Amino acid sequence: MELQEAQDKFIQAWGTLGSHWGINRTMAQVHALLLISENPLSAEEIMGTLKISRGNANMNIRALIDWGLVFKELKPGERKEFFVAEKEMWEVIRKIIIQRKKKELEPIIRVLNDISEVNEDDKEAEEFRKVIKDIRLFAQKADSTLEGLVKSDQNWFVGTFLNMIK
Amino acid sequence: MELQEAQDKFIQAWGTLGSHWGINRTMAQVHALLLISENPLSAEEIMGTLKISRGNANMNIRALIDWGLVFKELKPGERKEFFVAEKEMWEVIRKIIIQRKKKELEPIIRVLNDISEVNEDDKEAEEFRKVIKDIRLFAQKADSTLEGLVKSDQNWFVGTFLNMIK
DNA sequence: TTCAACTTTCAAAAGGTTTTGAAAGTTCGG
DNA sequence: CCGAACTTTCAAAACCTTTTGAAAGTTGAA
Repeated sequence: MELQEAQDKFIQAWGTLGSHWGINRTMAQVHALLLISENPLSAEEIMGTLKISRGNANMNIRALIDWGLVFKELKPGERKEFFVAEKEMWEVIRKIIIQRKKKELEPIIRVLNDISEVNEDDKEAEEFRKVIKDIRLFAQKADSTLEGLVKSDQNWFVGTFLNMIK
Repeated sequence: MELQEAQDKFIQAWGTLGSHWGINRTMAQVHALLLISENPLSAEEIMGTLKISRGNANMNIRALIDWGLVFKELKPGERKEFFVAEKEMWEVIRKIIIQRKKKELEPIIRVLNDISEVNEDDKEAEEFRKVIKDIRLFAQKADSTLEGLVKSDQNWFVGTFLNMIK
């Protein structure tokens, strides 16, 4: 396969994956492009390669910087800003886990805690408490596991995963 | 807190969570409603409670059945169909993992395998192969781990998670 | 201070997804 | 068979998210 074709395929696939992961299509494509380019790219170059508007490029680059997946890089003597991606996959995964945990898991845990306070005592309320308690257990387990993952290093992670798959 | 209020909050929260998880808002709300109701509900009752149209209810109930998260239940002497949710949380999680793995992880692994075939040998191609190889490693590890999870039972899962969080 | 180079903003347009509801389809008891 | 009770379908409408691009804002060298 040609390098060019492979690169395009990767950018498309990463975009599709991203959109299933709370990262919008373009944001993921910008990330993919930076991941596979050996040099830092300017906004102009990103716009050109992905055929997106200036505003769109700017917005998504900013978002990637917020997530900690992309860094600004200034070249001496150049006015323009250049961008590089975090290339350590384990770091990429950690950064994504951090964001998703904050945006998804933490809010639902807050709601589950709130609504555990139902104190009627008929059969229906009983059933409700039972379901909520069960969900809460899983949510909290997931929360501590992810918290642990985020704080751990890659070797620990790979090790644990290898154990898990025997 | 009142049972009614708590139930509404749960349905809303589950809907929001679902939409981050490849399950559309209404589909997740139908699932939430069935999760917390002690009796099987008819399409009519679901439409009424969630204030959604007949078509919408039908579509999302079908989708939940496809995912294995909801079952049809026929009451003797009744023409209508009734629905119950899978209430075992561990099963719910397994079913979701199965669907998402199929729709997200497997396609990207296919692409990664394809594009590993780049055989140019300049610096740029080298960088490309390096990034792809690294991502592929993680993707495959995630795939086997999830495969293991799906095949395992709840105790194994809870045990492993407890180990992971020390 | 000025100006050109660059970045950011944001309202409007485009594009995508979900919902509606009426019509068509199915099923079963009589 | 028939008709009532129910389910499914699908085109159009509503809604939501993303993208555009022009204008406003910022920055730094001279």
